[in-house]
Amino acid sequence: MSTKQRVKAAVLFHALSDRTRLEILARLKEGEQCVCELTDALQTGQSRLSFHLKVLKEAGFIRDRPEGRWMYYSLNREGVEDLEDFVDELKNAIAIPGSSKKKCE
Amino acid sequence: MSTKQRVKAAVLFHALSDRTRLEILARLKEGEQCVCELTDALQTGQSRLSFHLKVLKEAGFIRDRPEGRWMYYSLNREGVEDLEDFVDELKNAIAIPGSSKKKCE
DNA sequence: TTGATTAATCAATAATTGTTGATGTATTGT
DNA sequence: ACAATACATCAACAATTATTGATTAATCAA
Repeated sequence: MSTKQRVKAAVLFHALSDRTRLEILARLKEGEQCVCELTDALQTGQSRLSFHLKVLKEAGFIRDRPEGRWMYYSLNREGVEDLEDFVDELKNAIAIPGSSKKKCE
Repeated sequence: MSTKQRVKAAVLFHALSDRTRLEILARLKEGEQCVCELTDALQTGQSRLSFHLKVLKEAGFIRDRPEGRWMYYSLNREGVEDLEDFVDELKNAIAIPGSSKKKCE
């Protein structure tokens, strides 16, 4: 893995290194939501939420879709795939024997 | 996922959110190494390295083994497994269709 | 025992991140 | 046009993290 890739990975992980952002992602699992719904759910200030949404978006974990005066956010598969790649690499490096608990349905 | 679990996940991700720490992990994939070998390889100060090793250790990604005046570090499977769990969850949440590129050998 | 080596820890500082409240820009309903 | 709503952005500040150099403790070799 190159230095450049590592910097990219660090950005991904940084985006996930915060309680609030993880909660945002958890909410978005339920489906697309606008900022006001999230502010409501997380009981927090709007600018604070906006900040965290930006971090997640820049890392590629979420995407936004403007509609009227609302901005809808949803999970973005690409970010998660990138993350997965890195974790796979780490996992293989460590060669976990009993780790075939993957759902290979 | 509970708040407590999220805090734990945030710690894991934070440990991986740094270029230097990712490079340390990359080095350790080659196998156990003492601090002096890492300082040498990464061309950096000893106390700086010590700091990052501590972060990785506390997150559970690496373990240490003292031997004489050396301290050997190596990858620790548990940390990686915890990480994997979270990423799996996120992955499933997003329900990536073409993501059956898992090695189900 | 002395001196060298390895690595953790600490204190001071620097750098990065996160929070808050205010302001600005669209958009919508009246 | 006006007021209200949704949201981003900004500036000031607070909090957390990282870096550096110095100190300390332990181990080893002479």
